Amino acid sequence: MRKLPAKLASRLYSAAELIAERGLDGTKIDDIADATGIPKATLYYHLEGKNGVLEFLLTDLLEMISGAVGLAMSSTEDAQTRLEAAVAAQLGVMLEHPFLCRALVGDLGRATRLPELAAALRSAFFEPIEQLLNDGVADGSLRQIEDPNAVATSIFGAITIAGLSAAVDGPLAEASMEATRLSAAVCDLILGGIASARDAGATNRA
Amino acid sequence: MRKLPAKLASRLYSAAELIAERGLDGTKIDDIADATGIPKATLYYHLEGKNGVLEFLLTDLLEMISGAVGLAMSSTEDAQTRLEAAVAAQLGVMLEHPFLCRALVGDLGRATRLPELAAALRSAFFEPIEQLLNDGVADGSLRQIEDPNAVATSIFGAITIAGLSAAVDGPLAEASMEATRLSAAVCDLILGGIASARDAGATNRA
DNA sequence: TGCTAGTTTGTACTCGCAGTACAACATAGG
DNA sequence: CCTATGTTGTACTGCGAGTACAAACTAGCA
Repeated sequence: MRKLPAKLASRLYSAAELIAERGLDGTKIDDIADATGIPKATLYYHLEGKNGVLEFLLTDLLEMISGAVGLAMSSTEDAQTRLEAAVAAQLGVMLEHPFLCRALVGDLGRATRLPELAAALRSAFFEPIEQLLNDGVADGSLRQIEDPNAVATSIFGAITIAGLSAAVDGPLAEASMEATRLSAAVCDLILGGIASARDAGATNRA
Repeated sequence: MRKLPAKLASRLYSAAELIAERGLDGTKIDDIADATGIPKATLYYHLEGKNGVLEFLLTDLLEMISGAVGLAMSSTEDAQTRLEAAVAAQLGVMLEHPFLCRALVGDLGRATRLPELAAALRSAFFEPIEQLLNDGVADGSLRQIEDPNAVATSIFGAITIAGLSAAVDGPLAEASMEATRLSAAVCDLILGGIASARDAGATNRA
């Protein structure tokens, strides 16, 4: 089952749009068969039913993301710079694949109930950020945080929801340009915060 | 159909746990009937099937959230202070109702495809933040942002994902304490950012 | 006390669709 | 040319959502 032939794999992507639009429930196996041109029997030969289709698509997306993010993080710059690169990388992939993103968010529940996917989700999105936060404190480019875990989660949320919402709001003409714009905004927020300069430093109350 | 008797409404909440755990698909109408003690025929008399159950539960959650947030925002403090209050309010409600939150995120796709819910989602989560960002610039407690819309989305993501992930990681013994802790961390991030002091102000590269 | 309207519930049904079984056919590599 | 493995059509099973409906219960009201 594990080695889906490339020909089929590529055709499967046409299913993402359907799933993004109607959700996995609203999508019949026969619809997927029609849209991809892959006969139902063949689908079942390779994949474990509907969930298998979703799992395949999302695994792919998550691999693209964690690949791109991993690459962005591997430079020798300081952690802050690498964080910016990682944000841009994640948003770049997300905006290049809006349908996959929408499928992911739409069936997030199912996705997290597929055990392998839950782990992939963590390692694609969350762990890199946690890592960079640590690095940043070590190399002095990021400040020490009181509750690193909660903050990492929030950053993860900020990036991911920004990307998802852009993906949902409509497939863009210029994905990469949009990604740059978005990642600038996100970095602006998570690095600088939004307090006015006059209040800077006032945020460490209880 | 609109006026579900209070007795039934209260019993319906037992269904949230099921839906949170298994997703709406994994939950049979008969399961819901068993768990709530409401016979299937009665469920169908008042609600439009399974989606109706989800819609009812989530509408309720969103009303609680937008109520609490609205209240928190209505003080006469400056926008930054009100933002902190709003964050705390949202996280407070979320952590008080972890099962509803999990049901919401798990079936987010279906939720956003229920038109009334999509609007409620926006008004519960997103619009208040947008509002506060504007107010903050006006009263000087928050700084001017280049891309307010994207930043508002990111903030929304930071808060919401922090809350959801806390709700998913396990129902807490002490919801309100956890909410306070979380909201401190989130505010720390979105107000102050994570750049080290020495880099402050360096975030406005284009 | 009846009359009417709305509600509650059990039972028995339909029907759409996921998933399965299987047989016929294709392909290839040894 | 034979065996492995993949490909596909067709016909089937079974589960569970949603429906139909009738019998009972409740309550206001004359």
